[in-house]
This record gives sequence, C-alpha cells and structure tokens, in this order.
Amino acid sequence: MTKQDSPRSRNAAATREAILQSAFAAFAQSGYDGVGVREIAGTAGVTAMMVNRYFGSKEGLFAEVVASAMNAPSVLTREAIGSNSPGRAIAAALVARTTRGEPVLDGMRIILNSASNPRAAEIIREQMRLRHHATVAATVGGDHAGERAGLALAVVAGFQFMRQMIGLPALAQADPAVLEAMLGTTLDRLLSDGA
Amino acid sequence: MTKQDSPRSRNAAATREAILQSAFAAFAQSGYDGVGVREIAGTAGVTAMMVNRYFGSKEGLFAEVVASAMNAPSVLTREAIGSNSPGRAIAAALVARTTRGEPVLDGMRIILNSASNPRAAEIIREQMRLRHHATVAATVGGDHAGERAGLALAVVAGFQFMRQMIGLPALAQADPAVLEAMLGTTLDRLLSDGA
DNA sequence: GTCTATAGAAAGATAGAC
DNA sequence: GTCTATCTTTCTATAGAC
Repeated sequence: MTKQDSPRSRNAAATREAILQSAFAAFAQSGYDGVGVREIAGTAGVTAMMVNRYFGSKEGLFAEVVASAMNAPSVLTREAIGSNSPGRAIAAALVARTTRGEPVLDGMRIILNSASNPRAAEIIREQMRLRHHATVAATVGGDHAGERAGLALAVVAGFQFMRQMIGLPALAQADPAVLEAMLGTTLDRLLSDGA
Repeated sequence: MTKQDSPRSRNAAATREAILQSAFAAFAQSGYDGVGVREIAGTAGVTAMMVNRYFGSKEGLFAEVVASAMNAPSVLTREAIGSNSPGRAIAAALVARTTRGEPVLDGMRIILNSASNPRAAEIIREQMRLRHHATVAATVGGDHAGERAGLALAVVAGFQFMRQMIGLPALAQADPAVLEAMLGTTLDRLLSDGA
C-alpha cells in the first residue's frame, strides 16, 4: 500500500487503531495500574514510543479507551433499556456475560479495575459526566429518573464486581436462572416509575 | 517503658499495631497498588524494613488488613441486618457515610480500590470466603438466602463505588433522603423473603 | 528492635538516528 | 513513521551494622 515498509507497515491510522484495541483489552484485564505501555505497544506490534507519539501519554490513551467503551455499551444498551422489561433484559445479558470464560463486559471492567488510580478515576468521572449518565437518564422516565438510573448503574457495577472480579461464591456459583430473576426484578423496580 | 530507646520506642506489639493502622488507612485511600511500603512505614514512624519483619511482605500485611476490615464491618453490622427494616438501616448508614467529607467506610473501600491487583484480589477472595459471606448468609433467611445476601452485598458495593469513588453526579449530588428511601426499599426487598 | 545502604527489576517518558 | 538507547524515578525486598 505505502511506498515502502522498512521497519513496520507504516500506516498511521492502522497503528493508532491497533494500539487502541490492544489497550482496551489490556486495561480491561489488568486495570490502569496493572499494565504498562510497553506491554500494550508490544501486543499492537509497535514500540512503547508510539503510544506517546499518538496519544501523548498513558493518560491520553486511557481517556480515549474509556470514551470508546462508553460509546459502545454492551449491557446498558438503548434496546435493553427501552424494552418491555428492561431489568430482565439487562439482567439476562449481565448474568450470561459474567459467567466464567465469557467475553466479559470489558467496558465496566475497565472502570472497576482502574478507578483506584486517581488520574484514571478523574478521567472516568469526566467521561461518565459527558456520556453515560445522559444516555441512561434520557431513557428513564418518572420522578427522580436520574437517581433511579444512577442506582441501576450501581447495581450493575456491584453485581459484576462481586460476581466476576471477586468471585463471591454466592453469586459466582449460583443458578443463572435464579440470579437473573432476582436481579431482573430489582432492576425493573428501579427503572419503572413505582418506587 | 523499655530498657532503652535509641532509635525508636522499641516495642514490638506497638510497632506492629502502628503499621497495621497506617496500612489500613493507606490501602483505603489508594488501594493496594497505589501505596508503597515506604509510605505506610513512614506514617507509622518506622522504616520500610519493619513491614517485612512483622508481616513477611506487602501481601502479608494486606491480608491482615483485609481480615481486620471484615471482622469489624461498619455498615453490614449484625445489628443492622437483624433490625425490623434492615434495608433502611443499611441504606441510612451507607448514604450518610458516603457523603463527601465523611469518615468513609474504609472496609469496602479497601476492597474496591485493591481488587484490580491479582494478588490482592486473591487475598480478598479468600478472606471473603472465610468471613463475610457466612456472616451475612447466617442472618438472612428464606429461599435462596445466599444469593439474596450476595446481591445485597453487590448493591452496597456498587452504590459506594459509583457515589463515593466515581462521584457519579446522579448519586453524589442527590437528596440524601431520596437515595436512602430508594436504596432502603431495594435492600429490604432483597433481604426479606419475598422475591 | 531498628537502622542505613543497596540490590535488582520495572515503570513512564524522551532524544536522536534512519 | 518507526526504531534503539537511555534518563530518571520508584518499587519490593534483603544484607548487615548497632
């Protein structure tokens, strides 16, 4: 494609995208503090220097990863929230995808795994303020819609944390159907008008 | 007190306790990865070497801190769980103590802030298996008591995470009375027999 | 019982060649 | 556009003096 390819493919857009995807997976797996730029760059097939060239710093890279994660939600989708029984729809997706060995809900995982770092937490806060809250609140009606949407988000985060990250036996080894019913009812009550 | 005090007070039990308290506060504030043994030791008035002397390693120190945190719960107390309206009791304590500037629920904070580190997560898993789950499940009756207790714990964790650590505006700036009512109802439904 | 000094590894970021 | 090489800092853990 390009004129020559001495060290690598020499395609700015492709390199940038490769770094971004590598970083997404790595931050989901190990969190902001748990992975270094060398490792991210290595998986993408480039050197650590390229991260700074394209994203300015590790923080800059993280900010783009978080923004992309919030732009493509995998559980709190508009379809799920707008369905007849949004709680059940969300619960079904959440239970299925927090089962051991599953593709794993990387978006929320990045947040849960990285929030302990103050710089990462600040970036998450900012992106959350800009995107996620507005999306959910706009889809939930009734009194105290913002608070109810916020609580629903907290329930989703707490469930994933305890089941997937900590592996709390009561949640990690429970019958999926039971979990789905209980979690679905809880979320439906929060997302519908009745308190 | 002791025969002499050339470098420091030279009291093994007191030094150990000072390190433990310093570590508890530091891990709550910054998580396992966010704080070094130098800092912990410095606050306790000793050098980093003492940490390894008394606890073997940073991991050993963390394990003791997590164990002590689970032995002295500040929200999921037996009193709260056994009361007439356990959900409301828990919610009231949780909302009050996740307000900005409050003493802050360090036990769960240590867990939320440290779980991204694989070694810390393993320690938390083990301590959780030994202590917390049994305490809660023993106090909750009815069908699927374990699952309901686990979900309640997840709700508490998620709420604290989103309100206190991320500072989600919908939760961080909400009317405490509204939050308390919604969260209390949610927890009461989980902890009582009705699904 | 506590210290100073240091080993040894790994991190983020930058300079400058090609 | 990408590389190698290096600067600087920070970390856990250990050796050995007092």
